[in-house]
Amino acid sequence: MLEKKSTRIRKEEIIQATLEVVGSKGVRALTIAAIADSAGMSEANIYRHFSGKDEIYSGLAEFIGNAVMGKAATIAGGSRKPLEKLETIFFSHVDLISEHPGIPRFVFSDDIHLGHRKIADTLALRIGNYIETITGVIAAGIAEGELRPGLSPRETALTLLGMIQFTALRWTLNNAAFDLRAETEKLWYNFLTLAR
Amino acid sequence: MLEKKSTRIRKEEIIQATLEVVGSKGVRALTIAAIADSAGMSEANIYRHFSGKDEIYSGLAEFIGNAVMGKAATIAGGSRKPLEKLETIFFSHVDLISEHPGIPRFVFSDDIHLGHRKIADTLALRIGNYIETITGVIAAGIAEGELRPGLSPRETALTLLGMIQFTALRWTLNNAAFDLRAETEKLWYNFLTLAR
DNA sequence: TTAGCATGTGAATATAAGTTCACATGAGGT
DNA sequence: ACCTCATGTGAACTTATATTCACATGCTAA
Repeated sequence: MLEKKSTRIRKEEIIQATLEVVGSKGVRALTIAAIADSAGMSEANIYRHFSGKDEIYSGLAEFIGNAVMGKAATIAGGSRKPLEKLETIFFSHVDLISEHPGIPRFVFSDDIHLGHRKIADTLALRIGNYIETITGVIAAGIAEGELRPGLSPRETALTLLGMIQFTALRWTLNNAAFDLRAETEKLWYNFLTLAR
Repeated sequence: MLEKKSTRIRKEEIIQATLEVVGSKGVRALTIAAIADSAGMSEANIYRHFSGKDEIYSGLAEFIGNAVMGKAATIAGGSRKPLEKLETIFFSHVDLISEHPGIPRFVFSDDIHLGHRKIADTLALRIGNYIETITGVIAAGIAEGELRPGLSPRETALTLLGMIQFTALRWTLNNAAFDLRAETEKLWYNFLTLAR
């Protein structure tokens, strides 16, 4: 039998296992059996620590919210110049989803959007904060003359995030056949041409 | 009993019903029962016209490919100025997914990407052509001086599509709480500020 | 007209997935 | 040492879903 550990530990393990399953097999394949397999424990033990699938989803949503927002807020609050902050946030985001492909897949899964509204609302709130954070950095960049005047900070933030998001989607659609990092770097440099 | 119609007609009806189900309930809820219900026929009759779910998916992928590419190719082949073409393609795309939210949801579903590779490959090819078409229009725009020199046509095309895609995703995530058309218009005007 | 065949359907079947249950095990407090 | 309770698990249960089947129906061509 598996070594015994506290619920606190097991919950973290299960959330991580869930993220791994989404990353490798997608939300559709996110079954209790798959999670249990990835976490190396029995299905019944999952239920010892979570009341059901919904609670696991909530836990994952919270984890993702913290992971995405935590980093961005720290960078935005730093003392570097806006454009430098923007670049750091951009590539942090790319690296995060490159390391955890399950993150965008979960956040933008229509199963979540249409089948778990409460969780979707939680995520929408976090994404909204994230967009605002980036919007603030861009506004500062415009104010300091690093980005061209006349730009709409919010729309420019959405454009940047769309670049990442769309590339991640194409990456999965194309069966990971191109280099995610290289592709986003090209987009970033083109963005610099566009925005300053 | 339902009025009898030829397989050719029924196939179209079933594909349309499938697209409606994806649009209203997502890929996760795309069951034979849901399709049959939406098409107003029995489940067994679905199997009279399609060998199974995979064949329905293939049919939908083909329909989507034609819908998206057909329009864009026509516009790109026209005689207007590049920037005008670009704007028309952009808003045609927005209108298309606004009218058929199932299109992006199906194309970017990880169930398709990870569970139906053959269909994903078909879609990837179409999307690739679509990107190339837009890239060509942007390149022409640069050559004719409507868009600023130094822009990378391909990356700019990806940026534009990312704007639409990301907005569509946020739209679903936010439970359709904002106006898709208005939001994309703001993005388009900001793009004009960025790109010329 | 009518035989044949394409089309339509309720019911049955098989499999998968979420959840519960009865029982096992062992770490930590007394 | 041992009692208790949190933790762990195989098996059973329930529901959902894809698919098949036996049978019904009515268009169409000769």
